Amino acid sequence: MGKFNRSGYCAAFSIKDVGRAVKLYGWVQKKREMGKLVFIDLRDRSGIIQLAVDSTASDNIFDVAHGIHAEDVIEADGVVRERSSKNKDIPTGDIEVEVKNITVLSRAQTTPFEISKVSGVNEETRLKYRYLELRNHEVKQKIMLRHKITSIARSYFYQRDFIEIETPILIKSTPEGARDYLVPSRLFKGRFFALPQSPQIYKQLTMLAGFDRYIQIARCFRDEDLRADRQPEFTQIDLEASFVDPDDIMQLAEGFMKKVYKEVLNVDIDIPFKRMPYNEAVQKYGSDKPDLRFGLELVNIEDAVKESEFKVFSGAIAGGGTVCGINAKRLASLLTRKEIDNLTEEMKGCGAKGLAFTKINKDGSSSSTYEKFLTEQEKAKIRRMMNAGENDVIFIIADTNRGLVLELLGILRCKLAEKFSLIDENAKPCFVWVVDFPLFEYSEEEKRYVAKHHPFTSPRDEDIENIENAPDKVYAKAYDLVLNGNEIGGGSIRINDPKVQDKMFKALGFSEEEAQKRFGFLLEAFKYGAPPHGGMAFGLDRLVMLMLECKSIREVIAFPKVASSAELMTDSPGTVDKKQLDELGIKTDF
RNA sequence: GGCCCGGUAGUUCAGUUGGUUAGAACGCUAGCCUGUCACGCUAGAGGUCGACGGUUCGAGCCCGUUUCGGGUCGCCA
Repeated sequence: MGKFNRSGYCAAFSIKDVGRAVKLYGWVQKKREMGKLVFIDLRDRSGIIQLAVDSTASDNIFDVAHGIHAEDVIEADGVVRERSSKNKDIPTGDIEVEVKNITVLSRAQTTPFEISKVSGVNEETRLKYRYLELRNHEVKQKIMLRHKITSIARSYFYQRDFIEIETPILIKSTPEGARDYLVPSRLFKGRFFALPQSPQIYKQLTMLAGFDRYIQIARCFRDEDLRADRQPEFTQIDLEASFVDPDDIMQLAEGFMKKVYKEVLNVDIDIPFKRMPYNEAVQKYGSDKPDLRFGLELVNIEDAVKESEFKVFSGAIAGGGTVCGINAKRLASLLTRKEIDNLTEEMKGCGAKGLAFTKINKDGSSSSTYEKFLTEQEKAKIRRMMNAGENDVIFIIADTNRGLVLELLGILRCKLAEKFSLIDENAKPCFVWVVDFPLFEYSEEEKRYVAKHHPFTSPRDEDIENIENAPDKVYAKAYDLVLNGNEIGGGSIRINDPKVQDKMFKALGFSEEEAQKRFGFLLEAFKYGAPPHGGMAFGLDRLVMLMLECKSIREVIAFPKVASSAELMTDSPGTVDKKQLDELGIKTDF
């Protein structure tokens, strides 16, 4: 042992240690002086232990104790003893350390906020002094639990023959998907590296290189605006394996989630997880990441209204769209007119042209924004299709944009669930695999098909022939893992046949030269013997956030960025010297 | 880039219709106190009311601009 010779962490001691001489180190959380008796709460990453300086200590020690301030770093020697009056609120509350000697190792200025009371402090101030906020026990536990999760990930996958390989941080920009962070290059003026949005291509190349199973706790970067659950710099638990099909990957992921939930939260989750085709998720829940903890399923009522005189409904269908609704069961008495008006405004804010409703009161009377325009048969058919009865409210959205109708109702059902607490707080975490994704998605903006997942995702074998002539009928060997309505991971089997990859690039509208320029090295690599392979990636930040029930992803990141993507503690990004810019051949006009 | 919300001692907040010297609690400083753990008691220090401009005899308060932070839409293969 070195000179510090610490006996252990503060919270490591208990009634079993009474009589033991100990040497402790930590920060002063609180000092309470009562004349010739001084109490000090000593804190380290494990928690708190009380030090007591009393008549058994020398005058000199009293002077030192008297001069101690909150957040000073001290060394304390003493003997563990049972407390005469115990504190049930802390784990070490039935013991204390009778101090024999005490030394201040580092003085602390008054901190900008009290470490034990960070929860009430403005986030801007906390982030500027994030290292102080992290001294708080509860704040620190989130980071320590995050470590536990990555640690379980490593041991779980290492045990299953995955090996950790670091892939480059400075890579080639592939302008597909999110905006890249660019890094100028001193030796190649006018050329740029990009930071990876994910290690996708490299991890596939580890499979071509024959490593068979790869894992990386990988940092990824996307230069897009932040959200409460999204940072521009984030971490994935990134996996890839050879000679696997989707079932193999899903089973591995299920085993991992089961182990993490057991070891971190002591929650037993049931595996295998439910699987739901993408089309079912979108049609029933209006989302490709459905929250299945509550009902409020979407109902297609085209049959009831397609012939209707009411053009808002029939016109939407004639225009290529749809009419769907959801039944807010037994919520009529809670859904006041004002509440419904608010919801209507919120839905309009999301892009809805309107929100039609029928409110059926407990006495059977009803009010409606649309029934007066319909025939008796149409009204009755809608009510029957929606299984609507007393105390129910039917919400209907119609639009010539079919996808928009489903998406809006998906948002509405989540809003209703939240507003009226339809989710059982004690329910087990609800996992679902969303499978059979379409391989392509039509981009109105670019007037072409784009890859829904990424351009290396394998189509289902039976769909390969449709890639060129009917891209909208091609489904992918892709799977997303959804937890309580949040996407926490996703992956796919990759294309390992260069001919299929060629077709894919053609369908995406890449010319031969373009494909060569962007991915030539990969296409060539596939020509030298490519094993069938696939994998997935978990969003670590979001997983930790959901497991710890945090409101913001910032809570589970040690040094997070704020909404402007700045970092308040170091005040980055910062300016640089003209000399640095000159070396990079960069001219600026700001 | 759009929309919504916020900024008053170190911290969390109050501040009436625009009107005297901008208050409270916690923290901080000094002193007293042998069983505290939200210790208690006494005294004290501490403010560019985010910034700039305007209206007014007079602005923390009204108006405009701006900045910083939060949420959200766009964006996020």
